[in-house]
Amino acid sequence: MREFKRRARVLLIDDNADHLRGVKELITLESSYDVVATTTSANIGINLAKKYRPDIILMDINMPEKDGLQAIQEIEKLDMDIRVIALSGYDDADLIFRAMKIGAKGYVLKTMASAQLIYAMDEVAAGKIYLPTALTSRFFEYFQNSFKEEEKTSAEENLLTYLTAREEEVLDLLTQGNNYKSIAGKLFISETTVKTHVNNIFQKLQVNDRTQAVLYALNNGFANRRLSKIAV
Amino acid sequence: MREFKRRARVLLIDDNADHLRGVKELITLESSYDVVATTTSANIGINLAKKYRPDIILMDINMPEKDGLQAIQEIEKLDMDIRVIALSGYDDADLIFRAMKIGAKGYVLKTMASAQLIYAMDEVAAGKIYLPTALTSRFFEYFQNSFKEEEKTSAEENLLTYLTAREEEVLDLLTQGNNYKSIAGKLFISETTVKTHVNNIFQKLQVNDRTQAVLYALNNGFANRRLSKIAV
DNA sequence: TTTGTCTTACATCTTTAGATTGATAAAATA
DNA sequence: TATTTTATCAATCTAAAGATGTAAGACAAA
Repeated sequence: MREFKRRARVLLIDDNADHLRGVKELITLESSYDVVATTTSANIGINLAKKYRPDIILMDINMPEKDGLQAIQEIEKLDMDIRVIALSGYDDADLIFRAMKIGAKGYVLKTMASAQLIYAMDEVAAGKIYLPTALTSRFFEYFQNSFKEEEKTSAEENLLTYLTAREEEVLDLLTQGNNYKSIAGKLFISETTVKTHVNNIFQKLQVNDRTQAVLYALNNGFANRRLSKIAV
Repeated sequence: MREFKRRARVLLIDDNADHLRGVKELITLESSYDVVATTTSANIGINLAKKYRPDIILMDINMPEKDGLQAIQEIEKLDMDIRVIALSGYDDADLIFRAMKIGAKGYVLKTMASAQLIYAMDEVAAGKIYLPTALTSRFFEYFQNSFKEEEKTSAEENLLTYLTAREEEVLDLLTQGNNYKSIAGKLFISETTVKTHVNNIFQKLQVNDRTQAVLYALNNGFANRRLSKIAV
């Protein structure tokens, strides 16, 4: 958590000029933040971010021209410790999820009380991530749901359960891209034995070749599952 | 959001008998919930859940005997609309993340004020998901970090960018488990042409065979990315 | 003890996969 | 226009993968 020795600097990006003015006034009059720049264009906003290096950006994510989410992503890629708070007119779970996924430090509805916006900025300036309670609940419903669907498909009937311990070892090595010789070497068994195991695996998983076996394994919760991959 | 026409029923599971008594007293005296049963064993707790069908379970997740998280998972699998709130002594980001992932409707620290526990129960009883603000912030740091690491690896240098449009088509079919003949049929080109493309793909991705190519593709953000896969 | 499963192993055979070289026409780019 | 890239196809060859049948020792369960 860093301390701001100076007044924190804020950049406002909102294609609605009226709302932009309103927020600027609010911040100027009722907070201890400095608005260093404002713009109604996401593209210009990204350039302003590079130029002014603000501490916080308030980014409208419901803009027609350029997607606000995409703009957030580009700003995050700059890796300049600029903290973006998403401003949106919608408490849509998918929107909230995507915004938080790509690195937004907060998500505030435009309809919320101005005090809440200031509070969010305070929290974010202090290094925290802020989501209003109601939106947090929405987020988690969406979040948990994405895992529930997964369980269903894998619960139907997971052919992986029919594999023996040794077959699982072999499959694990298959999912790492090993060929017969390599697997034989790592398990200290002969290549023909590996072939036997692999053939048994094919039978049990009802596939025709190793690529299909690997795909089946990865899509049905077999070990080596990597983190995430939740499409934006 | 459902309404409770009767007083909501609560099951308490906590291996610490003292804490168990304390929470029971708190709920009995200072809330409008009925404690239908208590136990210090996760396994017994699961059976009690089936028997009493409580509306809410307060589950200690720091138990030695059986992992509380595992117990939550088993209860969720029952699919009986029993809402579990995780009780923990630690505000560990990983613990919070895992609890919420498997379906906990709330996560409350044992050190928190008793009013906060009652509030969490009220929210959860009302169909919402509740996480204290401080823990929400922790959760999101962890959540966003899991995506950041991903970007790094894929940002280093993604060999997939060197593929031509046609090669991407071929790779896409490879990641679906097709062999040469099948790909040739689907793209209306000869099998030898497919071989040429596949060989070029191997060169560009610096791999030796199709399985490795498929693994590279899946691990580096190539289309077909499925939802989730965040290991518990 | 018998039965069954698991792990190991080999032989044989067929089918894919993969490497290499070469070639042509279209399309994009310099 | 000249050059490079891309997409297409072929022939050839080697290596790897996959199918099938058989079998022995270990071990656990009936």
